[in-house]
Amino acid sequence: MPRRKSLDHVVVPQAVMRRLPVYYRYLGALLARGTERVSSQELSRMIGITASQMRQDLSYFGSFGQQGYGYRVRDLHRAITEILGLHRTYQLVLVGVGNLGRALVSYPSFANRGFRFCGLFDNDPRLIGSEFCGLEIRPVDTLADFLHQCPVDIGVITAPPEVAQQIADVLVAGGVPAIWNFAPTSLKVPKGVIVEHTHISESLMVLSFRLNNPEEADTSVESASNQ
Amino acid sequence: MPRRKSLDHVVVPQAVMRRLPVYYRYLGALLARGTERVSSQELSRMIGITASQMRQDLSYFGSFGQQGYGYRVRDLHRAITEILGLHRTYQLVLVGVGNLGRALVSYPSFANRGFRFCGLFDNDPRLIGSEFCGLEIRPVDTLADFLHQCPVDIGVITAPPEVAQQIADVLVAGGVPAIWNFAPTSLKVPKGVIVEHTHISESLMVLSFRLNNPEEADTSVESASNQ
DNA sequence: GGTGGCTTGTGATCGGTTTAACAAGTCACA
DNA sequence: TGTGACTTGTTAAACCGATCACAAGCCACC
Repeated sequence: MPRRKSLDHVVVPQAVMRRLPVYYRYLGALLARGTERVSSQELSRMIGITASQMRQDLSYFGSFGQQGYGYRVRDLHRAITEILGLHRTYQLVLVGVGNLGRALVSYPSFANRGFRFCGLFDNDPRLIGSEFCGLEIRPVDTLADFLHQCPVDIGVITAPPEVAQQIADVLVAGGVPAIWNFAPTSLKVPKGVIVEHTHISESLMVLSFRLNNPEEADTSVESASNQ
Repeated sequence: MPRRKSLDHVVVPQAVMRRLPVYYRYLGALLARGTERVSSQELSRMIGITASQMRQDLSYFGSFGQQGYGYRVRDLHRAITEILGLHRTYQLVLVGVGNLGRALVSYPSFANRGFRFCGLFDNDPRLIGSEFCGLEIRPVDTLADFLHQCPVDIGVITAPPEVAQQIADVLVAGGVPAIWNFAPTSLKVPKGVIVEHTHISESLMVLSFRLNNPEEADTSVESASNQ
């Protein structure tokens, strides 16, 4: 009988949080394959971590398995879906409709999982007024107004670093509680506003470092985070 | 007198490695601003870590500062450039010329830092034969041949997850020592081949989790990693 | 040249994350 | 129904990374 903990006043370690999407991904694959049950040993071996770690991670959120049986794939998948907040929908705006911005807007699995883009912004006159994926591209200086009329959950910044802070300020002033930042720069935001950086170029630099510093340790590295 | 350690048989912790690009970025900004010297206190405060951590991180690679003075921005920048391997050039191939692939190929700061795309591959007949950024888009089934004629340092996978493993196999067989993977799937590669995952969608899921689980802890989180 | 203030590099300590171990509970099958 | 093999959730131990604290050394100014 899967039982979810309350989570209030329980601090989830960063390291655990970063692994949740990995569990979600592998469980999704098992689900698609029609697998009904899985043990912590099987799943953790697929992922490449220890069974102990997986069980301990899950224990932050509740009890989802049965001794001697393991986990029902469907139940655990659903549980993690809810833990991650993927059972609800989110309104997104994106600022900076370059190649990266277009990649994100047109990425099908975002829409499938409830991430709905409701506004695209740019300051390139050649783009403004045109459509992409059924959305009009609007001038950046109308962003503040837009936010007043349409509440937004997540602001995505795929603009050049020089203007990233400025955009973040407008998003914050407009009441956007979370920012997904792809600009290679840090953002200063008031306490309480959530910022998730995805610095693609840093990932390439790590690759370059690893190419030049042969480790004897294992080679595969998943993306995770902390500051 | 900046002094670089040998690095052989010194294991650099993942966490340290992930911070190197951050140091590099901030030092670059200082350099561009014309700042000559910086103390660990100043720099770490900008970044949002402790001065102790920064000094300890640097100590894995050598001694780059001077007591009572701090660090010469230019020297430290150059040192980290070399540690990261950004002083040399790399040949890249990219497989999957969608929006994300185009974003990477056209990103100017990659070319500026020595990352040279020398081959683009796709299996969409509408793309094959056309040009992007001065490079012909070739059919994926010519990738193996291409790798025999042109040695490649990094293979970039921006293709759908269903074909990612297949592409990785061809890259590995072709002697490519490192793979930069954007497909939302894990890759099985022989020991010794370097794989750096950049799972964009996982980053969004973490954001969604954080939106639904208000932490009292600090809010800004940089991208880093481990597996 | 001497003195004071400042800053580095590093050993010691602290805290958090990962691994190990086990009691309790479930299923399958005789 | 009883037994054995299996698996969870959790407590304890080991490990690793972050912070602290300080001796050693440098610069600037008197």
